Amino acid sequence: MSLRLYDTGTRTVRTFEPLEEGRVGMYVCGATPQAAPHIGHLRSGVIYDVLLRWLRRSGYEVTFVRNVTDVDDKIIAVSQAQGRPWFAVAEANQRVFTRGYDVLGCLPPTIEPRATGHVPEMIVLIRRLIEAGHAYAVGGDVYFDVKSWADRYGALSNQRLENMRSAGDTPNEEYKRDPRDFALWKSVKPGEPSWETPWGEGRPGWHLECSAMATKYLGPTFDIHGGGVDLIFPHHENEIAQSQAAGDGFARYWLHNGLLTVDGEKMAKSVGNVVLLDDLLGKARPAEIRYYLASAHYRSLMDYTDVALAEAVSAYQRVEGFVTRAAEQVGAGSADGELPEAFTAALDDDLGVPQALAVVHETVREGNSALASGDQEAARRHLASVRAMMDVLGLDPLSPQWSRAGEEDLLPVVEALVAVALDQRQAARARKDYASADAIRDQLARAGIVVEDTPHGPRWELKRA
RNA sequence: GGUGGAGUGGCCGAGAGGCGAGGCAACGGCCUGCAAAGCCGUGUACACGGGUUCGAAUCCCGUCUCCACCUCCA
Repeated sequence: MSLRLYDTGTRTVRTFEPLEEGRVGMYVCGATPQAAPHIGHLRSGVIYDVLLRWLRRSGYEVTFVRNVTDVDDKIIAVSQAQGRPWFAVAEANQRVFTRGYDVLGCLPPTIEPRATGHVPEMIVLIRRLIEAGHAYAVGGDVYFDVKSWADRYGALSNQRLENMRSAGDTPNEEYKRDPRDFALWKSVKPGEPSWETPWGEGRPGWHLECSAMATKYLGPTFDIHGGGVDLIFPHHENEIAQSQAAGDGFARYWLHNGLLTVDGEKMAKSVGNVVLLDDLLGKARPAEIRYYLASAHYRSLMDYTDVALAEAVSAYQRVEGFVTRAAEQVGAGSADGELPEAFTAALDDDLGVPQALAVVHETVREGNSALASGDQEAARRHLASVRAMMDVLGLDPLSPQWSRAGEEDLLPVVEALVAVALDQRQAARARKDYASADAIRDQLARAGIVVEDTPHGPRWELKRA
């Protein structure tokens, strides 16, 4: 069995065969840091992080490139509205994006290139396109000549040129040969950042940046290009046009993740329904949020509700509960053990995380049964299996990522105090003074310490209020 | 108008011609001093109307509803 992925380019599930054996080049459209990320951006981050982890676990050496579009119309608009330099807006928001990815346990990209650092590469690409007869400079702008690429333009999005309207993102509509031509380079405007080029001062068009950066780090032809479904047209279509018209092979597999809606509507500032990571952090811990965002299939549309998040929290805690209790009894073991075949098959089938989680839960049930019957060997085996599976998903409860940072120093103190209280309670229970025993338990519960009696004696856990 | 996707049990959410994914919630049972946790059990769900088939949630035709893209968007 090997990995199969749904490729938007062919609209089929294809067996994944990298260009170079054992290596994968993957490019994902990252942030345009005009504002803080919403949970849709973060779902995307988690999705490609799971893919990255699965590729690596499958033995590939992955070069993962996620770009930052650090100059564009909106960033400039925010900058002007707030009276801050454009680069300050981009930098500040970029930090928030990074923090969000980090909080949710997304591994860092191999490189996170910024558009503004790749103007020379863009100039080269523009020159190649002009020389090939697929682009033209006019009035300080440079446009892609869509008609010169008419046969192939629209292949990704399955659109025909005659059904397309005028391209937006156009500085000077009147200069264009065709209304559907899109800007590769935009001439400078007063008060806007600009760079010197053979065609005049200006700044890059959005689509051009990704073509330039992807091929710089991954080569003219590379394996995987990902992004949200909303990027298929025009962004990805234009990336293909630019790169292939210039003679590059470009991406071999196109992956698109479904969007995350809120109350059935796409998240957008204009709709006023943007949900931020901080909104969720009040309702769930980071690992639980990650579980929620990862739990639906990556191509599915997902509708956020507080109830759905709460259900994911319970589901994650079921797994976490088993792992914690099992580790107490048989030792933590490691997270790099063998994966059940059904789990591997699920992920190989176009990253079937929902079915993979079903395998996790089935193993948890078996593990719980083993704990209940005192079968330590089986418990150890199931624990290793669950941890390995959860680790692939970036969700291993015993990973240092999810430990309660900052609480470690106090833990010994708390342990000593709780031990005193539990000794009292056990003594009360021994003399059948259940009123006193329950009073102690209630008092601990109010402090966030939940006590459970097990065949091995009482155990306790800190639960957030 | 063009393109793509979706409607699954109280809820989330997979699957995609026969064998009821999984989770959450609910109810019953076991366990427990009581709880909690856990385990066992309980649900004949696939928008609607036709059709194909021995058999359809899954294929075909039609209808309705919703969403996305075609303007910036993960």
